[in-house]
Amino acid sequence: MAETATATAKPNLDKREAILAAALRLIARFGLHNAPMSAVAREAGIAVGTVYLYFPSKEAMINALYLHVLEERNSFWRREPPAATDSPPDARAALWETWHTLARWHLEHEEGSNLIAQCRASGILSDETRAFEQSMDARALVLYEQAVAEGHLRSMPRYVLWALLAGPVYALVQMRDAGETEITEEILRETFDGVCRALLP
Amino acid sequence: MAETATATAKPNLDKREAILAAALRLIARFGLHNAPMSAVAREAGIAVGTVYLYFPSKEAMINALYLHVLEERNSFWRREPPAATDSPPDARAALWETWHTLARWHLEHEEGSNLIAQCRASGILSDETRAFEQSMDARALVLYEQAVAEGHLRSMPRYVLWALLAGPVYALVQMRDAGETEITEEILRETFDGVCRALLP
DNA sequence: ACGGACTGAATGAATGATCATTCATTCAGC
DNA sequence: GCTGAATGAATGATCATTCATTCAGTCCGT
Repeated sequence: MAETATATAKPNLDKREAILAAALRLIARFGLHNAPMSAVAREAGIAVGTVYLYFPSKEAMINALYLHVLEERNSFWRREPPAATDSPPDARAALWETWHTLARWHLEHEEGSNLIAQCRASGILSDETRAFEQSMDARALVLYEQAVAEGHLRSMPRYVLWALLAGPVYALVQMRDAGETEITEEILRETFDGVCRALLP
Repeated sequence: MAETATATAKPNLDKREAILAAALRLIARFGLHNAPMSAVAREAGIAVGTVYLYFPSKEAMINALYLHVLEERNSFWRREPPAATDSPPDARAALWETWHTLARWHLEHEEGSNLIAQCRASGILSDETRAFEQSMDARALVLYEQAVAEGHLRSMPRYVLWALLAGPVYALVQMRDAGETEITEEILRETFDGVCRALLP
């Protein structure tokens, strides 16, 4: 028994993706509960048993899905060059890129955004998953320290920064998902205006 | 055995409260799923069948619990007199009362705060519940309009205001629940500083 | 080229648990 | 004895998970 339940490398990689995509769709539509493995398999076009060739359990699948979605968001988020272009180091424009990209992802990827919220609130995430997530955040932290050092951002504890930057995005998405309002570009701009006042020197 | 002299005619009101309290405890600890009705009944010290004398279904119970918790939060929140005390209408101090009270509730009522997040993300809330929640918010809206009229707050769409006011609180609570950090008074003060910049004229 | 083991991915009916919900029955107070 | 709250075993569904079996390739000896 030298094996491990962790990485499932050999079998078709596309199939793993298909399972995760199917699970994401169903969980976003019906909730973490009410998304039975049988339905996930059907949605992915495979048999139930096959899912268990790729993930040792439903819980493990969901944790993997959570990290997968987070990674997608972060790579989408950091595709934008923060201020690479050059001449005028316009702090507000750079912050707009950062913030608007984050907001756009959450608004455009309703399913992924909802999955993140569901996983975080439901206590299904393992310590391992949480630790991995923190290690992902660590990289973003560096950019933040740098921005502060260059005087582009007010100095504050990183948790405060994150709360002021991402908190309003989460709140907007939550209101939209509750059907309370549409999030127009106008609302985004006005919210960003507040975020700027909070974060810029 | 000796019960209260006042005979509560219909089903005991205290029992309803006991059921909601038990459900809150279990759902916060184990998640919306993994909180079976049998466990809720046991935690409340009654039989399973009895729960169904007070709620027609588990879903209805959870919706009722959600509104119950929201009402508790809102009444806690609006117990503080906004600026009644006296002379100088200090906008910042008034905002601090409002914001800090909201933040304190979410930090001190971990179970309730988590329940709100779980319910909102899981799609278990009925249209009726959502509508009722919106009608609760309508009352707070009046205070906001008033504050803007008196020049205590910058003018902005109400969704933007809420995102900038409550979003950072949700984010802080989320980070605390994930075990990433403790939320000290220092962090609260610094976050509030950002919120002020965002909201005050 | 050919056939006949061999391999391991894929299958899905079967299993064993766990739930939400019901209802025949009990029981306390009037 | 009557009323209706309270009970909790029983019911019927729904799941997550398993595993005996299928099947499409691959390899090798001839």
